[in-house]
Amino acid sequence: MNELEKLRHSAAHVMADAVQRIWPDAKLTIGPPIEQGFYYDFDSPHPFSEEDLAKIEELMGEIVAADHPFVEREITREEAIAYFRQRNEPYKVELAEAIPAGERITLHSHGKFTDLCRGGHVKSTGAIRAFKLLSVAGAYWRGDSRNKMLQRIYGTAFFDGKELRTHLAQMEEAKRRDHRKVGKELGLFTFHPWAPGAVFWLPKGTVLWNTLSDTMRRFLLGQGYVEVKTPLIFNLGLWEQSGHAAQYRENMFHFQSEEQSFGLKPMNCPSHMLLYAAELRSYRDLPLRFHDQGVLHRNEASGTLSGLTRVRQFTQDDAHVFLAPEQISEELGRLIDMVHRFYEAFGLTYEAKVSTRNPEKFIGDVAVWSDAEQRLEQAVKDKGLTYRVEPHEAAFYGPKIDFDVTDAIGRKWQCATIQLDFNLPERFALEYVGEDNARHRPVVIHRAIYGSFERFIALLIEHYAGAFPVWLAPVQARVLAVSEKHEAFTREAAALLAARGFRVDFDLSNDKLGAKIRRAQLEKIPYMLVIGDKEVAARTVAPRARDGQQHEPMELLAFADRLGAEARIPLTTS
RNA sequence: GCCGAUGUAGCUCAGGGGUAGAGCAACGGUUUCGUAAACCGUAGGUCCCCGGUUCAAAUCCGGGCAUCGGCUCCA
Repeated sequence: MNELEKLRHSAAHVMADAVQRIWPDAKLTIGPPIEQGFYYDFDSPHPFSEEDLAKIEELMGEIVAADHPFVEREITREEAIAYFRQRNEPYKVELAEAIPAGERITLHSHGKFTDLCRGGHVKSTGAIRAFKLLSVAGAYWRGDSRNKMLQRIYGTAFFDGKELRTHLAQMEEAKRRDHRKVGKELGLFTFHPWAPGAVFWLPKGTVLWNTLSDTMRRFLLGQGYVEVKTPLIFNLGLWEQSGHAAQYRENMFHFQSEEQSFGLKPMNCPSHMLLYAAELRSYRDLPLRFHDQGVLHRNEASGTLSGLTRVRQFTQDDAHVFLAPEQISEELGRLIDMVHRFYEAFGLTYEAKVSTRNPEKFIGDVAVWSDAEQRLEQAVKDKGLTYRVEPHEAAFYGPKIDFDVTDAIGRKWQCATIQLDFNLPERFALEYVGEDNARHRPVVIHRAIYGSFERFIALLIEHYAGAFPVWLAPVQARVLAVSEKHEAFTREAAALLAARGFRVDFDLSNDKLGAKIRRAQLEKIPYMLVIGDKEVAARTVAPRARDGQQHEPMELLAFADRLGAEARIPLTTS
């Protein structure tokens, strides 16, 4: 535990102390430090409300002011069990019982409060000067949904008030950029109660979607991919064959028709297996790369839906690469490069995670797995990526690399994924004819760069705070008429730019220029082109950039060139 | 799905057992205006839905749906 974690863990103890002083029948469970702060879970008949937080904070302040030292005491397991049994803390008893024999057991106290705890505290409560309680939430005991629901209180703590204020300001900034808020303000998308978890893309959001879609499509042209389209609805037999039925059935939408059971596809892979198997394949065809922007449905639990990041209907920029085992390393290198070039284009930084075999849950041959894991790790190493290995986190069918993207305010999002699959080629008995004229089994790589369009757009909205670069902006420029007199040239200018392929509109409303500027600013349109008497006379426009920068009036065509340069997709195709 | 909160005009939000409110947006008019909000007026509501209590429910109670903060899960 580092010093900050010790501070936060100590804050959790102080919070538990305060809670129990106010509600003595709140039972203690656990209270660890987390990345952004700390929490403590209680089993309490009193439901904690947001209003209670202030009360708890106040009492915490008194405990901090009293500057109680944290004191450690080592005891035996039996003593610990007896101690917490006598104090009527059943969860602590359960925790003590679970500690393996021979392991050191300690109690940590400050003032009159004592908790079973392996330690990691500051010297005394006085060190916890900068803290704040943030929210209450439900959480299952031991993180298992079959267990009792506890009440969790989240808080955060820092060594000084300045750091705390910075952190809280960052949370405010995150709220300001929230894609749900910005998406509404900018008219990008909406939802309706009659289609929970399914997005309605408004015209401006559709521009974003299509721009990303076209960008991917154009990029892949140079990368040896072919695009395919596959059905949305399949007989459930397909999912039996793919093996998804066993674990995925609950997450699928299904229905009956003429005594057959059908399901909406939750992923594209099985249909791509069918496509592969539709023809006899030669080693000369490999790697064979199918990409598919197909619509997927997953029946996610109602309580998990959230904005664009967790939906029931979404589209992946999905692809499956069929290849010979000896082609894996090279293909991995190409894929990692592709991820890098995309994320670079958006100014996103990222970190790779290599997930390896879970010995409890895998199919296939251990030697094949180990070889594949080594290739994955070698591939990220060769590309000089920062990465970490996540042991046992692989899917049952193969190891994978996931990419965590960090956005403009430091939050992490999981988007791209590259997954090896030894299972589906078996289940669909895929083959290719080798150079030796014998039949061989290909390997499959699943990969997505954006992840899903929905989630990636959410990420971009928050990353850019709605101020999209020109190439993505739903409206790239707006022509503003100073007054009614300038209507004709305003229309002409907008039409000329539109004819050159730019997304342009105009504002002829009965408002003063200042109001038009304000409106365009709030819509975060990259360029405002002002047209008044001078511009009409000289047949020029006076561009004002979104950042407030004022450019000299210029010929329309000169502006078109400028906009054209900025509108180019910042992605090197090769 | 589970715990907690929320749901009032297109949006942001006040109000609250006795005729439903504001600002912005919309619409009409006046104004013709030079870099972040001109002025006047008009219209707009199943107060999420269903049921109950009550002389009377947007308000209180129950159920449902959706959204939000989390948990579990995940692109």
